[in-house]
Amino acid sequence: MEQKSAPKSVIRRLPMYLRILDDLLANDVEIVSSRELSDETGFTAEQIRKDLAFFGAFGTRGTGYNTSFLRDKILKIIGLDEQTNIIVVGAGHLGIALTRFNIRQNPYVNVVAIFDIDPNVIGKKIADIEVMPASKMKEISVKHDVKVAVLTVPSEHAQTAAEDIVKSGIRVIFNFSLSKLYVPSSVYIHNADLSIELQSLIYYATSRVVI
Amino acid sequence: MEQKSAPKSVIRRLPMYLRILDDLLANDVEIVSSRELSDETGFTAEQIRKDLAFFGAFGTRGTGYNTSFLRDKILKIIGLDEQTNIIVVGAGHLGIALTRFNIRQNPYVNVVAIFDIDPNVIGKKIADIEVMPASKMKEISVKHDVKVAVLTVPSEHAQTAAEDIVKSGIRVIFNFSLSKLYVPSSVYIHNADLSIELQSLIYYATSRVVI
DNA sequence: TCATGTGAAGAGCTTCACAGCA
DNA sequence: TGCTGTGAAGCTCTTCACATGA
Repeated sequence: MEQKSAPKSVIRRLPMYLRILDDLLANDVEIVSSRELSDETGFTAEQIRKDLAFFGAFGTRGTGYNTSFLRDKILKIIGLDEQTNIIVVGAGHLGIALTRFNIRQNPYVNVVAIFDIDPNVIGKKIADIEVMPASKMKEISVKHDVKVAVLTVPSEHAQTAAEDIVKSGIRVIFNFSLSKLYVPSSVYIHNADLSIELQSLIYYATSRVVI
Repeated sequence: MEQKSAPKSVIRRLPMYLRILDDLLANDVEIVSSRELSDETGFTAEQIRKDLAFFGAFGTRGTGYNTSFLRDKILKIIGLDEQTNIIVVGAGHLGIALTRFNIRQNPYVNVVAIFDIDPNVIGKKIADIEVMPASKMKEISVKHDVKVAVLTVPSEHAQTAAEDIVKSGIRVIFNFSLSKLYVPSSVYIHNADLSIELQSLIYYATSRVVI
């Protein structure tokens, strides 16, 4: 589509713009300037304009950006213009929290099923989504063309679960488990690493001089 | 301590090195090279050497790094050489998951209390840690010199909870809620933004051409 | 010889300053 | 006039290439 591949940093910011645009649209705000987006996000207005301009000229000089038009463009860029189906693997506290949380917040993402190996959990419903046995993962994933698996099982089951995910044809894993996963190189793993994030936060908590 | 402030990217990687060093130490491996750390982390060996060299010359030429010595140095740099006390605010699924998860994984971090406003939850124990009413937050935080608060309450209570945290003298918040928090500029907020991370993942899930 | 430590070059991203256009 | 879009400058971080020293 575009010449150079989009900078990762831009792709990370686009969903933040999206959230604000959704808010503005809910309040019937039709036009937004890069400065207003800057006030909301904390990024500079120039950076926001550069980010958006990378994909095309979406604004009107002297006026700003049409909120609805810009939102549609960003949705298309990210790939959220058609609803994306995902699965959650692991129906523990984290799996439940992420499921509920995403259903509420994320109109663009649809959790089609939750998988677990515990017979006591299988068959129950979490936010109206059925918990299924891992053996059904492939069938469901193929049927619903699932794009992303959110992995929340305990470390000792993470590798097995990852292999199930790969066998189901899913090529992107959002990994909340602590283990390193061994998967084919065609599978993209994004580690959430909350414990590592917390540790690096502590650097700022202990050594940062507060102004 | 050091001349220039450490690059953020380095601070993000140090805990990853730490995790590997912990593993190596558990297996009585005494020496590790930047190449071995590279194989485990996926970062280049040069980058790892640069990262470490930023804080001093910790290795031995021709040999590598002493595992235990390097671990101690990193602990000191991050500020994990003394155990850091944190609190979890919100005893929902996410709060419970993060509490259990960190207790197991993080020998350097100690959750001293979990806070909630639901009377049905207060008094219960999660992984041996008591759930307390928000009214006790300041007392507990001061007593244990709490450095970080992990915020996992629903959006509608997030701002109130953030204010309680600030009043308790805590200056670093790890925010898992979806709301934007208004706090004094001396307070450092790190947003987990899982839903935004998921959305940017979808960009790679849908547009990435698999090689 | 081998692996660290480091200046220099390079790449990627951000900020600046202003041209361009409603 | 006002706000977008954009080359150029600047900055930060990464990679390269090699000197250094056990």
